Amino acid sequence: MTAPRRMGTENSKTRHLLLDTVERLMVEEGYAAVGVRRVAREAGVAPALVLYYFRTLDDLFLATMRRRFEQEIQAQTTALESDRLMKTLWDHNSHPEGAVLNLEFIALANHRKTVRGEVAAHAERLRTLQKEAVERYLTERGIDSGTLSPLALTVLISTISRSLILEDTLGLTMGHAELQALIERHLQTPLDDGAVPEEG
Amino acid sequence: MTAPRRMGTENSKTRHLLLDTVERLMVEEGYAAVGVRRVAREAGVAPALVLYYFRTLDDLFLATMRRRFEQEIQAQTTALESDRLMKTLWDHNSHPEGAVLNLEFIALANHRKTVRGEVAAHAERLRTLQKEAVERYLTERGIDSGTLSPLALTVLISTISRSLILEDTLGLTMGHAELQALIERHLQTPLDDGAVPEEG
DNA sequence: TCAGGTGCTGAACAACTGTTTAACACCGGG
DNA sequence: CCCGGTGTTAAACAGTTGTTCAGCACCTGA
Repeated sequence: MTAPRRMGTENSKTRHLLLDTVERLMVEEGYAAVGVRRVAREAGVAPALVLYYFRTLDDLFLATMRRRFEQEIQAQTTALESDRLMKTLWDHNSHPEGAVLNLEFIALANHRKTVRGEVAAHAERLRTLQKEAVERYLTERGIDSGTLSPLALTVLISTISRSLILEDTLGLTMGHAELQALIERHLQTPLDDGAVPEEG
Repeated sequence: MTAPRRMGTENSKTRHLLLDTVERLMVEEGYAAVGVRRVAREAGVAPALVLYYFRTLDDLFLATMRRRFEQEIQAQTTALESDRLMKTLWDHNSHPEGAVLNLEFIALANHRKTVRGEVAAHAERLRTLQKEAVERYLTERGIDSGTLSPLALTVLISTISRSLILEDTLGLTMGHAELQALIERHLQTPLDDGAVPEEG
């Protein structure tokens, strides 16, 4: 009987610090920058401590995703009650760090098989949640789901907002304003506040 | 005067084989799977030969992108003459390997600074090309660019088709058919042939 | 007081990485 | 015939990686 390896507790402060560090590293430098030693150094702890909280590097990635996904579902279930639902959906994908992190997870899924299913399952769960909100939204406004498919609208808004934000981070903004205007015109709803953040 | 390092010729068969190998590896296992030794093994040559054709690993990535981007521009300039332009644009992003490769390039750009500008510049070049084609297309059909912005339409089609294909590769297809139907209805143009490939 | 759990560490392991160097085999032209 | 160039290689270098292990320091409850 091999004695089971000793491990840190679920709600440790350090554990969360490590997950924060992984998220930051993935956003700033991509998933390839995440390694046991690098994460340890950035968090100011010894490398072995990382493996004390997460048995393997794969476990570290998985834990990062799971925490993130749970937070996302949590945030959505409350946000989707909004009476400006279209804007809420649009904004959800419009946080650069969030969009980049998502991209990294998908790229990760491409070569870590353990990650794949997790990403897909979460995406589907989120989409279902959003679809239901859109359904309620359209029904309240007396729009027949035969006229405008709630599901189609969900996919449209989420894919486009995510794509635009990703292009933004690359420095490519060509046509973004035009497309947003087109969508707003069709939905007859503004998608942002039109407020330009002041400098300084 | 340090004698300049010896290097392979531009049009070598082996050089192209190496680039093919990199593309395949990136699609199948992600950019993190690409390394000097791995590429060499897959191509059936010695590791040092890779560095004979590409001074560094970064050069290898850059060369892979550049060849790919050139091919893409080449293919688009002819394809965009099509009289079923919307379908052409839609199809362009609908090749799974192409979409995945593109994703990997963007993820790469996130942590290899040498790659960043190259990706952005290419994306903008491609978008300009497509926009001009859409402009011609709409003009021919007597649609005023004030009524429907060619640029907006370009961004709409390319971002959505790319997103959908990426989700497909994850196994997430929820809402795809509905969204495609919605777009086809608004454009009054079918976006695929409706042909279901036969089994066996 | 001491037993046991929890947080944390340094050192070591074997395997792997990008890169350089020297040298091999082969070719066509002078 | 041999000279220079081209394709290709094995071996080595120095550094990195994921992972394990034994053991330290501290706290809490008995």
